[in-house]
Amino acid sequence: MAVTLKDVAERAGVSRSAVSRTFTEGASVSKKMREKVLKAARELDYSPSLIARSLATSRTKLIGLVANNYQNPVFVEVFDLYTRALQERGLRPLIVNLTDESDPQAFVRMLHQYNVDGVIIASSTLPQGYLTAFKDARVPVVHTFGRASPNPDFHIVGIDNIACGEMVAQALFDHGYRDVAFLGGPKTSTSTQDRLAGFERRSAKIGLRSSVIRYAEGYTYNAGRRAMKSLLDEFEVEAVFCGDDLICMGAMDAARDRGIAIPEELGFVGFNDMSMASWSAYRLTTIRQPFKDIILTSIELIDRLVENPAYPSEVKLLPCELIERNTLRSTSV
Amino acid sequence: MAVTLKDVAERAGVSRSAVSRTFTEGASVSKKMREKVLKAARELDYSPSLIARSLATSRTKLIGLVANNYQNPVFVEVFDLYTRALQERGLRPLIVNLTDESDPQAFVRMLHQYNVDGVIIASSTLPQGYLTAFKDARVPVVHTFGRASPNPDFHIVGIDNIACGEMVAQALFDHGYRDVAFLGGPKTSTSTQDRLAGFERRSAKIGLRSSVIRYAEGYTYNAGRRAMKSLLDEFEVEAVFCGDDLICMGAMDAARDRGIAIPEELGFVGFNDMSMASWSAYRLTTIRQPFKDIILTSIELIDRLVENPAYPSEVKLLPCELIERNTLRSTSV
DNA sequence: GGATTTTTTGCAACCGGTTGCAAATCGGCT
DNA sequence: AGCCGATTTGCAACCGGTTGCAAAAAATCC
Repeated sequence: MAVTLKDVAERAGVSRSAVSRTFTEGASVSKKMREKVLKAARELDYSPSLIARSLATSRTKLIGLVANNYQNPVFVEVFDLYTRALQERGLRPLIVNLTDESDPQAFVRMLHQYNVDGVIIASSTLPQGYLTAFKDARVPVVHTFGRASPNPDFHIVGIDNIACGEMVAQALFDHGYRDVAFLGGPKTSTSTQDRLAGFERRSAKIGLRSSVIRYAEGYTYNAGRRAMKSLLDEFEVEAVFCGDDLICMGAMDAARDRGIAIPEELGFVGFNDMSMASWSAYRLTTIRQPFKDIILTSIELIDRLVENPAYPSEVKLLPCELIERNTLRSTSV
Repeated sequence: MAVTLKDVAERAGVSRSAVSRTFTEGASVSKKMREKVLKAARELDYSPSLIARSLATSRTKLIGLVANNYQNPVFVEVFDLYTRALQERGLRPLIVNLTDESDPQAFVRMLHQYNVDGVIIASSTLPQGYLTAFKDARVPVVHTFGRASPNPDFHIVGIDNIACGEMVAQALFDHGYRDVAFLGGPKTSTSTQDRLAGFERRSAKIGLRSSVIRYAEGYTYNAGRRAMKSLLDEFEVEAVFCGDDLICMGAMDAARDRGIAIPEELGFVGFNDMSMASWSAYRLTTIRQPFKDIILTSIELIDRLVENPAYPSEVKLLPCELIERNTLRSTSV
């Protein structure tokens, strides 16, 4: 059925190795031989089987891409970047969609069975089990959007959530706010914890009251909306720092539904700068994550790691940026 | 390094075939043998290499998933469904992210090289070149969200866009509108063409004026916004049928920015019922596509097609539903 | 208990490539 | 022309599984 190495070799009247060599990078073939082979290959419309090659070389060019945040539209942007960047490098993503019920071991085994060259984890809310499972399987792993730790077991690429929290506290203060709330994602999410930590630390330092703290049950619009409703029932604040744009939009709509004017009566700061943040229904002031840089860096890292599995663990934190739009009142105190 | 069939065979003191058989569905192994093998396998933490198996069986359990609409947040929902449904069946998606510049042939070759069992195309705006390229490569293909044709060359799973267009025309008429506009996606998109065709046909029949027609340059918020602005500059209508929710939201915001009240002064109908459509900033009346059914059907179809490549081409169109929210004035004429 | 049928097992070839090694070829030099 | 070292080429083993076939073992029957 399919045309193989052997067919080309026969047609060109050369050995199988000769054909193999013309199709593998940096092998020793004379110019004449290469041309003879390529001609035969062209005539037969041959292209080498990556499966067979993988078996022989134990390299697959497959990269496992593990994620569990398919609910958040920002993920579509992230996903787009990953898949494009990988395929530009000749790598293929093998997707794992983690659901709450799925068993870590099973997925690790599966990726192992496909003999992926490496794994990129794209999630800040990943059960620890996964990470250690990969470690046990000796698969190179890069954890993107993960929490930084001084002595990491894995390569981590992400942002400094603590610094971001501080940046927001400072910005709110600079805009004249003195009494603000934090509305995070799930309490168990490390990124939420870190953002809050930074937020509180800077607040304490500069004299910003930030004792009202709420957690949404998920990084979703509805969770944000619900959490904001209950926050409004109990407290009165001047501004809210939300741990995610989606949560923030839900919160803004909850406030507007009560007739609260934004930013005149209540200010908001989001997180991520997803494309919707610039929509004129929201015009959200928010923290922009350098998604593109994070993703490119992680792919570079996994590439290097595949070459040299012993490469020592690195933590790369990339800088974020405050994008000012219309959800904070203007700077005059 | 990795533990192989042979290791297990030696440890269990049996032949390699015996080990292979205990790990392949429906092979002939006695209970005693199976247990002996499984015990050895467990002790060595063995799991069969899918790469090697693929080489031997020429089945990979890989399904190419080809898409080019990574800009639209609705795609994240679609993607979630695809990846989950595939992995529940023991299949793995191999993602192809088509950009405008990418060469059809190259991707077809690539999927061929990975020896994918089948390909699912998830796009309504795909250059014809891709489809024929796959056909030439004799890879089973299911085209989802594609245009129905009486004598299709491929399996198609999607919706009846013409019927949807008719449904919207009727709904607008029933709500008392008499003078409406169509604001579609790109003019080259077959789904846009079909929706318009149905819309115009029914309009003509029931006496709904629908001669104002505009196309957004893409299925994006900004494209919708721009198109709506220019529409408002030139025409006055009572309601707008948008070819996509995202376009619709852009259009609504363009209208609101001019102080137009929705639905009192201007009605809107969207398409897709993406999760944002229910946000209280929009509360969009829209057509819901049965994404889940479409996707499950397409996977079933590709499964069957892999078993039997000669399976005759089918077109499956699934019914849509009008979801009424708050962007049309109430029914009283 | 022996003949016959059915099930289980092992052998060996194969899937489509890669690669270490030794033989063959080439080019340059005296 | 003859010799030497560098390149190029082919042989054959290997990557880790599957599977048709025939022999061996077990189950069935009389």
